[in-house]
Amino acid sequence: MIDVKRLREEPEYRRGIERKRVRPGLIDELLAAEEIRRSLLSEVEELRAEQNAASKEIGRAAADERAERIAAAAVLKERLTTREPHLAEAEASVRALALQIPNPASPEVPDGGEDDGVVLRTVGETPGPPPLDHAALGESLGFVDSDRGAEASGSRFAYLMGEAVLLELALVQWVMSQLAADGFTPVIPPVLVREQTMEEAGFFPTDRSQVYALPEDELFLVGTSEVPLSALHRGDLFDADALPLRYGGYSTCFRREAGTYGKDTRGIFRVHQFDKVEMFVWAHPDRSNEEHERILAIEEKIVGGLGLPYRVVDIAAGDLGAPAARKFDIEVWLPSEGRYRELTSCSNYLDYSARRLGARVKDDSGNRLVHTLNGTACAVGRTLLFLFEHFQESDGGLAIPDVLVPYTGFSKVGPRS
RNA sequence: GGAGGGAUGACAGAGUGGCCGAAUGUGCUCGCCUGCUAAGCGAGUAGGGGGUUUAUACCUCCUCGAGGGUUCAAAUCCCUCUCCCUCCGCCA
Repeated sequence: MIDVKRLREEPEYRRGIERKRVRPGLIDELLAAEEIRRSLLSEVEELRAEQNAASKEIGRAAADERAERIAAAAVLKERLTTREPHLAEAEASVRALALQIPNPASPEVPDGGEDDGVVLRTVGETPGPPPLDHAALGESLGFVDSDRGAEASGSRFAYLMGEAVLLELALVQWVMSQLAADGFTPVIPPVLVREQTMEEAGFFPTDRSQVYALPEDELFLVGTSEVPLSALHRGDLFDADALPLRYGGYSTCFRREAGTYGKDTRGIFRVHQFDKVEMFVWAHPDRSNEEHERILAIEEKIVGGLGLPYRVVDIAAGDLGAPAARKFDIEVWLPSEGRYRELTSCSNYLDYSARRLGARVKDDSGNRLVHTLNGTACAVGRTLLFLFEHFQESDGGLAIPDVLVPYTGFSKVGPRS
């Protein structure tokens, strides 16, 4: 949630919101509602102060004066009761409007939308298309069975099988051990969460349609371990020297992918269920930019360490999504399509998410909200698919990246005879 | 799933309708004292919103797990929910 006070006072803050292409007028509606709220607030507070004072008198009054004083206080109470609902209504409308407003884009973020991201750097050679695309290779080596997946569960579900499973586990282990070495605490979080957790993580109400629900138990399947990781410190007040706190969450992720019919239907590029290692950092508000750079560097180290050619994109304001103030994507070259496709991304949410979570840090000049950041360490299924194309051999087999061999125990999967 | 007990400030822990935003202890901050340290002595120390103010500061409201209710007045009484503990049942 945004900071309504800063919106009122800082033109720069407002400009950051406008750059995200919010409906014109929405900001003014919020500001108008906030004015109403504040005037009702001071009115109600004045009435309450009078009534509180009258009440306190009763406690001190002599027995024979009480009846009279109670009657007088009751009149004040009555007056207060008629005004309070108006305030409650005003507060609800401020909140409803505020929830629709995205986190302002940071000043450094490029203007524009989906196609206006700025490529910061490009690393590695981009090969031409391989004999088999990722889906065909996955099928030929017996790694992926989408047909049976569809029978069991519907479209966009697949069985991952054979050495691909060992490769997945190797990837997870390699990535996790790197994160642990970089000061991240490994976590396997719950993947079913309550509605409140979804709200506080910022996914409800905006992304509700993307989330699987279990109405019987009032639980929801997470689309990323970011959700349960954010709940790990809800309401906490940190000592300044306790930060940053870094977590590496490994979990299965579930996404309905509503509105993507016909998009990326080959193989396991876009599926309803996949595993992911996610970084989540609670940072001191003065040092979140450093953490963001650090997370990006780790992502590059992982993608680069696997030997995949990639580029880093500084995402434009209109394409940031509601909670991010700044976001970098790492896009990896997909040879069969002859273009870069998103593999990982990392965002700085600043205090946007922390405000709803109530996560703060002690500070001499009043406690401040912490900053939260997150980034993909490894989207496992999608990473496999890039490996299927880049490490495909001329005989139809698959080589294993050197860094993973210690974990798989084999360096190549031969073609099926 | 059934029965009972509990949730209070950074932490521990008192508090069963009014002078309680809350005793006391620990911790922390400042000062005194003391070769240093420790101990001792004194003072201070919850969070959030709104307002006045250049600022220091002041005024006010809300918050004792969460949300509702009773009352002139609620940490305290009532209802719902969440979590924790004990016992019983069931179970990988």
